[in-house]
Amino acid sequence: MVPKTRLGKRSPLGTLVCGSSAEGLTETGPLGCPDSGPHRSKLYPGQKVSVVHKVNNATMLSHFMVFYLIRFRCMCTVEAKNVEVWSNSITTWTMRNTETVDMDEIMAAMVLTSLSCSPVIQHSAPKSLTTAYTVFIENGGGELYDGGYWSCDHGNGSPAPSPPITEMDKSAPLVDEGLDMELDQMLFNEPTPRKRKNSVKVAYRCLWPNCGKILTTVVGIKRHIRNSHLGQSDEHSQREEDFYYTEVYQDLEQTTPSGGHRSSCTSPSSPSRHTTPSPTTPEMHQHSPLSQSAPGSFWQVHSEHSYQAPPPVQVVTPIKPLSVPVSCHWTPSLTVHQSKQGSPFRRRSVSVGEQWLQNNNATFRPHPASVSPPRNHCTSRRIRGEAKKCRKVYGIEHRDQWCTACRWKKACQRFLD
DNA sequence: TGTGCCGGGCT
DNA sequence: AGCCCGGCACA
Repeated sequence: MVPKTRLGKRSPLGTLVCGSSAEGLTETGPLGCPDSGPHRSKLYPGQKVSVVHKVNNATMLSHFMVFYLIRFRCMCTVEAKNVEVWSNSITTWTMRNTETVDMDEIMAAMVLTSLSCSPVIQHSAPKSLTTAYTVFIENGGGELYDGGYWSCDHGNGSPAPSPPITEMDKSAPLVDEGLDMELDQMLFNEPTPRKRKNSVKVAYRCLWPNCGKILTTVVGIKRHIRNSHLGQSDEHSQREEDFYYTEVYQDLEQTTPSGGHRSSCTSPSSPSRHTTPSPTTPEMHQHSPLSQSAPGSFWQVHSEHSYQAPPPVQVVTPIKPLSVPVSCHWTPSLTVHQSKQGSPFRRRSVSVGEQWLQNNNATFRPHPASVSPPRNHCTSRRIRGEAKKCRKVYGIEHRDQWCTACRWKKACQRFLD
């Protein structure tokens, strides 16, 4: 099933700067001014937020904006009220929702911001292009907050230099707490600058479910996506292909398989949202967190093909959304799985623990068919463990989130004792 | 009594 | 093989 919402695959890296003013047109440097901290406000539901974007590709922006707004489930009505061309290369978008301002929207704006740092955008943009996004937070009084300004500078054609994360963390409390974590994940898990010179071969992998086609050119992969998956209809926007492929880098020195296997970590909606910055893994060098959330890249390892035999660890591409902290802690706690009956975004995905389980199953867990599990007494039932099983964890009403074994009334494979 | 899961039946 | 469920054992 193709999720109705496609997750962006681009790098959610944003650079926090300040210095914008109400007019929102002041160009600022990427590193921000000293008073950026104090001005970073806490966002409250109900606040109005405007996003001003300066880039020379309005189409792309609108696309991303809409996409991300959808992605983050902005339930409110959002409309681009203002599109103005200020100069030969500056387009200003002002997005302002009409009613309920959701934190998600702000988040969307921030992610949108991060997109400006996307390598692809960089590729497609002139090197001289300067891109900046401004998030204005409108206070109750209607005044525009002149702080909280995220921008990226493409002037040098390299990924925007972000201020040290630690610095940002120290500077001031970032928005909402929950949002904070998400932002940390989305915005700051950006891998270190990619290694893509000489020793790195770049290719483009189609993220369409069950496709995975890899082509060596952007044009090629886009053509493939459009022809093979999207079709020619106008139903899909011009740049929709962007969301269906990701770059893969093959280190010619180490020759790692593209779309590399990602270790037993993370699911898009894993609840184990440890704020601990995830270590930079080789895979992360290859895929930005957002790219991990592309269509075919749900960290949806179908662990339940067989309720006993561990399935092949099939990780299409690294991801969730909303990117998820790469945490390898096995926490048999309730995973906020995205269930089908929930919002369209909710999908059943494999929890961290489950993946851990799978991996471990693959390595040292004896197959029931070949090696009988140790039993205290022959032919007796297995001793009931203390661990909560799916039934208890998810409840009967969420039976669809149970592991297959539990659903079949077999020994739980997700929460082993 | 609720839960875990074996054993077996059905498709 | 996948799926479902009766029914037993256990906490």
